[in-house]
Amino acid sequence: MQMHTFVNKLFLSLHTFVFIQFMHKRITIKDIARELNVHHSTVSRALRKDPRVKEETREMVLAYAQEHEYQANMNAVQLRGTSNNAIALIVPNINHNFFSDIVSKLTNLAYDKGYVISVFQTNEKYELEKEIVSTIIQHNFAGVIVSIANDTKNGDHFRLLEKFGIPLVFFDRVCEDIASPKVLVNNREITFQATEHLINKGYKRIVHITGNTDINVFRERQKGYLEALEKYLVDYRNPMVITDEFTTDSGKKLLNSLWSSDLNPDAIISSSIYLTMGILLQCRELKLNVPADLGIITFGTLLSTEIITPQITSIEQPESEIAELSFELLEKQINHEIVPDKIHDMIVKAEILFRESC
Amino acid sequence: MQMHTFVNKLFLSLHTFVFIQFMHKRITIKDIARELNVHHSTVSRALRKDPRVKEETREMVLAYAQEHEYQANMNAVQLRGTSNNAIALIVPNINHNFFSDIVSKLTNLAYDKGYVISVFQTNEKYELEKEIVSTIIQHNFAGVIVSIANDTKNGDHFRLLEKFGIPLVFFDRVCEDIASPKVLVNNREITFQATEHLINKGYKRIVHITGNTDINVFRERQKGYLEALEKYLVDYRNPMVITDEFTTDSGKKLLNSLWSSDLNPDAIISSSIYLTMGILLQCRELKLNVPADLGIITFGTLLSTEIITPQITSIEQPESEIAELSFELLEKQINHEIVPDKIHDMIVKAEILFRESC
DNA sequence: CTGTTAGCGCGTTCAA
DNA sequence: TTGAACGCGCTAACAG
Repeated sequence: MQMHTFVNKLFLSLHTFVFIQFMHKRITIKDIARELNVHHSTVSRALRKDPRVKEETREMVLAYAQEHEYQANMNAVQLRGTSNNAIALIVPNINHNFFSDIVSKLTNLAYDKGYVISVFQTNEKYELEKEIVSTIIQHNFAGVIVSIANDTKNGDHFRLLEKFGIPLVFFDRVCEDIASPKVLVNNREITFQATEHLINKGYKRIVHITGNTDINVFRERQKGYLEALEKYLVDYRNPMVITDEFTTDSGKKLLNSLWSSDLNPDAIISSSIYLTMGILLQCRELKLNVPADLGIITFGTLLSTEIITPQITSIEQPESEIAELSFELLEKQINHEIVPDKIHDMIVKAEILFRESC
Repeated sequence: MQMHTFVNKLFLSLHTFVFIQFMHKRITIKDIARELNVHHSTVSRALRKDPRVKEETREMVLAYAQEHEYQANMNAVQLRGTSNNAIALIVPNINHNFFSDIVSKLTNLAYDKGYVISVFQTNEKYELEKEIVSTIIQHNFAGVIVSIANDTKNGDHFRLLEKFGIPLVFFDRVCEDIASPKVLVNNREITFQATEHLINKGYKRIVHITGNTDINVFRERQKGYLEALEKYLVDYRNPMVITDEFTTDSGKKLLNSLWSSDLNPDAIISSSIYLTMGILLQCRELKLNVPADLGIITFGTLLSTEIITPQITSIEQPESEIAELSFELLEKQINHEIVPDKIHDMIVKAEILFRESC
């Protein structure tokens, strides 16, 4: 009996192209069973090391499977409902340092535990985020870890996940009205401290540049900033909200418009390292001295934060810890060790690395 | 008739914990069919807009599906053999700039064409890469785009993909003995030019620091470096191979050992921006002046390359173009528009951005 | 220890 | 235009 059967697929296009493609038929447990004169359920058991199969048989099956490079069809396995080892990770941007670090760490963590991670990028678009969630449901992912898009005000699509019994964990940017575990950064507190630090350093006109305050992250930072100003009775308040993308270019423009306005700031707290880099570049252009003319503290970090002159005082977020907690909270839901709405938020601590920029 | 049936799942552990979980049963085409008094095959046709279904029926089905948030089960769809819209992307590191850029771009490209990208990270480990390929086969991915691990000498696992009829495209770091389309950077040529540039600038003792020369990328760079030295009859040759990870730390150590040796280099071409950043930091430590004491050209880029003083002359690789070509070559294979072994390699051009470091 | 049977959800025959 | 029946590959319940 011939084992390796070839399938010829003939493709005829209208342009009289002819492609002929040879492809091995995928070997299945039935093929193995037929060849070995056992029943395919025996093969299934043998492959899964079910103890109720004779060692001799099992070895025969395993040997055959290995020799013929059998690979299980997970679509069939999962259709049976047994399990799904795929986890979805949704982030606004893969190539932003904060997120790529988390993606990298989560990918490793998950793989070590036998899960596979699919990464989805929303590009900060609500509509895309919705589509992605739909895709995730259709593919029966075992769970979802998400940091929401800037654009996202309505979290109904995440409720859909709940309806389909797919566990969910939020990190960093969250939907507050969804009862799922959340891993949060102490944004309010750390921004308070950063502002306080600037005040203590003698800065009088501190601008806080952050994102859309519909998002918890930016709203909390804004709060911390304002609370510090209040505590120290500083009248100058300038909580700026940037709706542009956080890029070097918008940082440049920002400093320009800030400098040509009558706001006359002497310090900036920036929510994005990319903005900050633009601001710095433009400072050079305008011959502004940092920290003398302008003090700077930035959220986020790049290699550059400590390589450039002056080194930038930065607020570092614990990406590893965020990844670990998020994964742990998800895995526990998958294993039914915790129930989503019984979990209180986990708060991780950011840290200010004091350097030369203020 | 009751539509939303609840399923109680009772989990009893040996430790006398009791978890009770309520979950909606997933709605299927059969559920819809039963509710609407039609056959499930009619529902199937209606949902896929098969013209052979009465408009009235179709609208009824679609309305019901939408109202009850029906989501197809892709495991079943794919088990039928219809198709799979998931593409796997394998990279050594997600959080290295070059790769995260490509991941980001590919994710967008693919999504626009109706594909979903799963990203896998090998951490430069051959064994992990093999496992990942196996996972990919088991999940019936529609195609794979890969840049191989430093560790990978043997490409048999990629041959396995071919056996299972899964299209494959290599980019940047490739397996040369596998007959799949490849998107390559003109590494030899550009390193030749970089070396030439240093020579013309008067540097006499140029060190080339690169990775494992089993990998095409680093071997080609090495060649370009040596060819330039040969052309200009330079006797000083120091093609260094770094087997450590490309990190800032190993860059620091590298410069230290280089400086305390009797090699006495006056210029460096570095294959990694992370190494380069370490080298620069250590230059400051040792009070070395760049470019006077040491000229530097680096592969790769970060925001910092143009923000630090001196700005670094860097070799920029066209990530967007690489992503676009790779995706195009994969999609054409998926659609049987091209046959893998008929495709000649695509070479994209890197570019030297001349700045202040040499 | 092994075989038989049924069914996961879907799409595609073939009939009506 | 719709229904009935089948099977994709696999696992589990039941039987022997």
